[in-house]
Amino acid sequence: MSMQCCCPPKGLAADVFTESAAMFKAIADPHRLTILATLARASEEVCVCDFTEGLPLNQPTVSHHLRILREAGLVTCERRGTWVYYELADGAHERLSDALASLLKPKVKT
Amino acid sequence: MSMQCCCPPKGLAADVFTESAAMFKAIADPHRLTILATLARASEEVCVCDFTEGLPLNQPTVSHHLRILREAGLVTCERRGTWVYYELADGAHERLSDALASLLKPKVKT
DNA sequence: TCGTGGTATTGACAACTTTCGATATAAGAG
DNA sequence: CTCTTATATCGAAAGTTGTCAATACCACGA
Repeated sequence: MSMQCCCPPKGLAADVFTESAAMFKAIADPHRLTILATLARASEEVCVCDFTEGLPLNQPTVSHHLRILREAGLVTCERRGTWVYYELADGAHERLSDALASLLKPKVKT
Repeated sequence: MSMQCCCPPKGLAADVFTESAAMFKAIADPHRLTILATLARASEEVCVCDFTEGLPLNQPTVSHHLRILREAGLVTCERRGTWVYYELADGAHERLSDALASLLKPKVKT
């Protein structure tokens, strides 16, 4: 007699998560993680040329990755003369871990 | 006279981050985030048919997303009769936020 | 054993990503 | 203004990903 499906369906619209997904997508690449880690460890802002030297990528590609991080709001940049310096955006870590928490934490254990 | 480049190069091999990047890649999709959030909010394990009903995807696609989460070690599954039940892997949240922290935290503020 | 229904895998295709060379823009030096 | 150097953008090639239809697999019930 056709047992009904196991449990009642939950709602949970996917587009609630589009924003978080975009942010995670921005960090879902080894080179971009390297860039972020470098920025996090740096005591000063880091100039683009350091990345083009430090990464096995050439300059347009580095620029592309920096743009993705910029558009995700995870880094900021400032032009100083000919050079452009990048640093970790304020609250970058917080925004990421908040996104994680709001996804995974709500399992309230009373 | 050709000023040297702005600052000394840092090391920081990219493949240190390949593993973290893979994990973040697994969560870098709205539908997979929806799955994770559902699991996190569920008091019990959730059966696949719930996802196929709840998501605007059809069954093979859901299965594909579940596989990616499984292979990233973020969910586990158990077959019970005809149904397969998924739940959040132990320490899923911890592994993700640890990866975040080891990336972004080392900026020690003395 | 056969049929049925839930889940996984396969194969194909469109869309998106990563990467690079070529080129454009921006800014200081002369 | 012109040259040079640092960074960004463009356009194309190669690889990866999300999706689905078709099909295979698995477990139960008759």
